Amino acid sequence: MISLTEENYLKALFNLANHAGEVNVNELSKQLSIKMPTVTSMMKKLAEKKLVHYESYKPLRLTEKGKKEAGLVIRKHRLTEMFLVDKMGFGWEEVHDIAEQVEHVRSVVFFDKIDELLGFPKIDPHGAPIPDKNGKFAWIAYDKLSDCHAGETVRVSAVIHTSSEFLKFLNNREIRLGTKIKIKSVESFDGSMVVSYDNRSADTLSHTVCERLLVEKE
Amino acid sequence: MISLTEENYLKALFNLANHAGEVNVNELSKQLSIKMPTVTSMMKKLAEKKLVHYESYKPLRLTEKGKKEAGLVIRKHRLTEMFLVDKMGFGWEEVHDIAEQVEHVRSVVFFDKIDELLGFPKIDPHGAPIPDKNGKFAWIAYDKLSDCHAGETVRVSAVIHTSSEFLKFLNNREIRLGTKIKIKSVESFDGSMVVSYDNRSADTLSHTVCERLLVEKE
DNA sequence: CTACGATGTTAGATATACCTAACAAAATGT
DNA sequence: ACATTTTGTTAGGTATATCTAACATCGTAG
Ligand SMILES: [Mn+2]
Ligand SMILES: [Mn+2]
Ligand SMILES: [Mn+2]
Ligand SMILES: [Mn+2]
Repeated sequence: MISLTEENYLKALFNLANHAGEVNVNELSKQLSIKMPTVTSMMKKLAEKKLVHYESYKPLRLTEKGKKEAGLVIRKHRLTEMFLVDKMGFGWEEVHDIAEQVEHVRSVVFFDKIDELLGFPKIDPHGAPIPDKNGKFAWIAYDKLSDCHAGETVRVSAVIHTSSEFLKFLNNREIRLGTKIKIKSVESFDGSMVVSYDNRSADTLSHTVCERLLVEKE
Repeated sequence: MISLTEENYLKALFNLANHAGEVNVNELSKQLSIKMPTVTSMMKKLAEKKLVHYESYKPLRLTEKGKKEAGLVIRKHRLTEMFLVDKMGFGWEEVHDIAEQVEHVRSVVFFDKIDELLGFPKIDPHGAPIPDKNGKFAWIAYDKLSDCHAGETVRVSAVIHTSSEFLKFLNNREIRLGTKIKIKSVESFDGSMVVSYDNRSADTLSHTVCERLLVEKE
């Protein structure tokens, strides 16, 4: 049995993992706002449960079992977010905190029903992939808008670091998943972009914003 | 702040309260499957928080504040059950255990949205009243079917002691809220009733079943 | 009216999940 | 290479929510 607390650690470990699947105690501690000694002792417990590979002073890695369990929690989180947006009428900026709680509900039928009512969605309201029932992710390779060039036309496919403030900013600019953006110019000075989309003919997006928008080239 | 555990105690206290609003430690202990010493110490904590009137060896009583908080938890529980049945397609026998978890979600907008999507329902899928936003109940006086007499025609308005098994039994007999029942005869021997409803012309319902069905006379 | 069974409390223990203070190891910069 | 900073661990403590064993009180049946 994996506790609510353990589920949150697994999710954070998965989300922080680098290319090599490694996470430092310090990063995890900051992510969860839990002090390092507490994290260390939880890692020892998760290692006992074969969910994490733990060796003193070495980076943390999820085991295969740990990845699967993390995937299943993320699945519940993202299905919940999608349900809140598509079936209940919440904005994409409102759903994360609610999903953070609902993801811990223990009921297979509950999430199966959500999945079914949504028509077995593959992505959540922020464009992130929803893991399958085995906790497996179908990775999709998007580009950051900040890595694109003047003259290109792209479509917004996902947002990263989805704070409520950032999402409200996008709401104000009327940028959502699917918005088709033409890059008119890029300021080499600060990386900001002048773009056009929908009825807006010349909006400026800061580098900070462009880094957080994942796009597909047309 | 009221913890998940405290919410469950408050709900149980409310549901067990007799005419005088009193509950014994022993009853509460059995209801929650938690040993008496644990219950005693939790009652002291709830008394500190002004949610329960506690005196050694006296029956437990919720304070006004305690009743309000209990009402609010029951509100969340029953709104959840109604949503699961009406909007998600679960059967009334499936929803209690899921609601037992979802009721602890801390989000005013979440339950407000559920309430709105349901059209501000007054009763849950088992016919129990849904408290208002101040935790106040609108009590409705129903009769037990077992207190009715041969020749009377009644409509099923609520079910009590809503175990999954009992609700599945009612599903098999095609008895639901709103079913109009004619009492053809009552066995004085064991209190069982011969009734007709819908297409069924002579079904027998045991006293145990009749006690658990709340009805309105036509 | 008292003895006994039921009910309730106290005392002390355990598990989980968190903390701070102190110490140890690793990484970094001059 | 060594001092300093950053990262990580150990030791020991707290709060919550549970338990069992022992003791106390209550209610009632004889
Ligand atoms: Mn989220
Ligand atoms: Mn969470
Ligand atoms: Mn219920
Ligand atoms: Mn509950």
